[in-house]
Amino acid sequence: MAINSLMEDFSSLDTSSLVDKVEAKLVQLLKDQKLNVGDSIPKELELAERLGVSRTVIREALLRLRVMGLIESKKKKGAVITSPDIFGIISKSVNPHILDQSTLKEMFELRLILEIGMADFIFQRITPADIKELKQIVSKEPDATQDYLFNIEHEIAFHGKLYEITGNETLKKFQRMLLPVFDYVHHSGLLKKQVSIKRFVSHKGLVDIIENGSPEMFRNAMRNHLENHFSRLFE
Amino acid sequence: MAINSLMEDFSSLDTSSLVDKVEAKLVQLLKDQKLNVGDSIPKELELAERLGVSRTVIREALLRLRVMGLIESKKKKGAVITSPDIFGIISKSVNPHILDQSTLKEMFELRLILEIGMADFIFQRITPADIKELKQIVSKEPDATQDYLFNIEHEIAFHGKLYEITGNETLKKFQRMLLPVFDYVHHSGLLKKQVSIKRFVSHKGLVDIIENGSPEMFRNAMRNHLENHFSRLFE
DNA sequence: TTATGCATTATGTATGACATAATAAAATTA
DNA sequence: TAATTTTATTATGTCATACATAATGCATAA
Repeated sequence: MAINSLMEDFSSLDTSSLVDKVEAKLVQLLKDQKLNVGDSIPKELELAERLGVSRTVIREALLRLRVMGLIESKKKKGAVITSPDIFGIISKSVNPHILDQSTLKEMFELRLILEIGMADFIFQRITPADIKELKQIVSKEPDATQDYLFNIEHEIAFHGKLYEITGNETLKKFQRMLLPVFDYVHHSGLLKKQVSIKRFVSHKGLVDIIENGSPEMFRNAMRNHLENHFSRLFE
Repeated sequence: MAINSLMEDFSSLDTSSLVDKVEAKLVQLLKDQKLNVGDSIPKELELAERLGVSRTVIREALLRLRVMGLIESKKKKGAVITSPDIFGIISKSVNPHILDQSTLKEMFELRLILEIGMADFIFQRITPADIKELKQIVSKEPDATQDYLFNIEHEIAFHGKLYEITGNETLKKFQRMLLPVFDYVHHSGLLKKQVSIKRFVSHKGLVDIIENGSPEMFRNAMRNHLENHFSRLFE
């Protein structure tokens, strides 16, 4: 069909800007494995000359790579390839006020998934010192858990410690990114109202299981512990 | 102590560039909730004038926000605030060849955590059509699972479908980001050699549980299913 | 040999100009 | 008058040039 093929031609129109092209070229250069971390890339003027564009365009493309954490540029040395701290970078752009509602809700869910799923790593890597610290956190807890006016700081301290125990820094960073989102969603009108404000398995109960139980038991206990959050998602 | 306070003064030296300051100022402007998605921010020249810097600096700061997905700029309309597609953005910068080894390993672990933790969402949101599709995927599977030369595409099809069932688009994007990393780590020398190449719970077994079992059963089954991966992490 | 200062160099910042595309306003036509 | 085309305006995109700044290496002096 003539019209159809015409439409396809339209859709394949190259609408990308000059900078887009240069950026793609540079990214591909990195992906082609010809360059490793620590290697430096040609200087701006050289790139501008070789690609036949202005230094402005090159600078903008390089800037994008820099924001993405792929390179780092020093005053004299030029730009060098770096290993990006992904979550550090996106943490900057995770702004509860700006993210749309469905994304916010999904990030709320993500936390529940992570805390249930990380059981095996906790059991594999926990140390006696960790257990001691957990017990200390729990002991300091205000026992007014019934009215759900539980201290947010204690929540963060306890659950944050669990992430720490997994020994997975990326996971920890992920949590740090999720924290403000979770708090925001929790207090916004995005979810159903809190119906049952009962706490099932307590923090202390979780610690007991960590000490004497199994990953399997922990998963179920954590699922139970988070019931109040789940109940706001499912009806 | 004089020296000490002097050193503190040194450490607090402001080493940030002009663009850094402008960027921070703009981000704060967004976070201050005075602006919502869809609102447009002042034009470049106006910002340059108001902040007393050149248009070059403003452009670079705005560009950073754009790369982070916080704004989008159109030809005439100026820049408007947008809700960032976080994982879409970082997917670009997730390059297994560039990420350092420990991060790669941690992202490998992240997948295991997610797939075990997402049980409740699968059970809550699965439809009969989903089950039918899962069965179809399983039926097409090459049953040469013993020698572990299982088809990568089938792995992706099956596990990808599970992510899809959760109905969490953010989670799905997260998986898409993790996929190449997981594959890379799996085939690189980063982990221990595969010792037992036995498959415990099969894909078919998982489907059975989804159909007739509980989230609790699924978590344990998935943990078992992923044993080959876990065994390469733990000794 | 060790500092110190100087020259060099590549990125950072500033300015001015023009291109381009999207919007609004004006003009033309039915 | 209403609909359509043309034109003008405007803000971002690209280019070119100049100078500032900071890091590096070399030369010089103590």
